[in-house]
Amino acid sequence: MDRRQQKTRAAIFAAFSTLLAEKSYSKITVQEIIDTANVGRTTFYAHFETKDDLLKALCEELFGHIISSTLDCTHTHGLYSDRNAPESVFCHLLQHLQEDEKNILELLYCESSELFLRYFKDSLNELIQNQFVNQNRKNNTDIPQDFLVNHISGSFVEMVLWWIKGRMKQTPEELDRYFRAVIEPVL
Amino acid sequence: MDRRQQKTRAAIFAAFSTLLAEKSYSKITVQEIIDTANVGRTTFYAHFETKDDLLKALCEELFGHIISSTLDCTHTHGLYSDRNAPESVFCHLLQHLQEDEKNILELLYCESSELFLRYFKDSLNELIQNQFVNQNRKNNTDIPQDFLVNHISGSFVEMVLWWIKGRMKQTPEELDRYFRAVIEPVL
DNA sequence: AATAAAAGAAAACAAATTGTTTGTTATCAA
DNA sequence: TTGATAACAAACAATTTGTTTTCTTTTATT
Repeated sequence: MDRRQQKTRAAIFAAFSTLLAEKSYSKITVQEIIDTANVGRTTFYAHFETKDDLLKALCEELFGHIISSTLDCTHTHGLYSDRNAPESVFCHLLQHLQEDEKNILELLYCESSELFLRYFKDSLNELIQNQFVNQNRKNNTDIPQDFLVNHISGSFVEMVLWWIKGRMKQTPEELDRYFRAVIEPVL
Repeated sequence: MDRRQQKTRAAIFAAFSTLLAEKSYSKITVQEIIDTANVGRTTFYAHFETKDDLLKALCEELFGHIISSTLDCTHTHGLYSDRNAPESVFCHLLQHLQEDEKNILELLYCESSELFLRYFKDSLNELIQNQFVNQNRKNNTDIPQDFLVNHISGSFVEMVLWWIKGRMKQTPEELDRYFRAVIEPVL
């Protein structure tokens, strides 16, 4: 990609992030993004069709590598390979979040965090779905599989939301223990 | 309240609901609401300060009575009074939703359903919180109580979302059974 | 039935936002 | 070096927002 394009893209992402830390998504205007990023009006629209489009792109940029890195992790271990194994997929995800390579946390700690977590949940759903298929687990209960998949990814996302809103006082390992406690009985 | 006010309020709510069935919340303009409701511009702003304000009012109108009626229910039984009792609080809530006295379902089956369910979750959180306090339950695990409360209300809302998106194929009783299966081990 | 108070309507308003177009300049990659 | 590409500024029509002003209609009360 053209070096100029990279710069503008980065500038717009940065401006958008800055604004999201200040105010909610719905109150941010394209105009403000343009001003903050200090790019021409035409330039913005050459990169993104709408504000929603920008949000989507940012989410992909942010969650893409976390998810794919986690996917590698699930190839070696399962969702919860071993009842005592410290490296569960969920712990992995939480650690990634806490390391915060791409300043995700600032974004997640904002009024519009739910917006981001919806994207996150979609990716998560696929990931967990695959796990179920691969492990080819038989249901001891007669609860539908997609209910369980939704329950797990949903609970995880709600937990992250709770974690963030509570100013992330717990370590990823602690959280993972809580999550195991409420999810393992189901599996 | 003045009969005229009631009528306008109802007209605006109806218009808003109609529009929500067509398009997402963020794309609905105050102008459209005014046109659809067939009320004067001044009138709208006399009732609601902003579109967000309207949304909030609608949510209170919709969920208010469901929650309070459920509150009565929790006074007699607990969250899950008896392991075999059919009338759990959750089943109660789901039945209320399905009966759909106030056409909530049309609203929940729209692009912006998550918006409504956020309001719902807040009410739910209080309700469950109170249950915990009243029952004065001792934790056999060392999982924090507010984690559990969030887990339960979060899971419930995610389940309802899943239910609605899947076109509500399950009965409230079925759903309640699923929910018990994944939640009771935690309690 | 008369009346004062309250609510609604219509029109106009400035200010801001959106998405597009046009012509020009700067930067990149080969 | 040069052709292609991206960025820019300025202007644009259309739309939206929230407010103000004036006038009409509907209530509730006497």
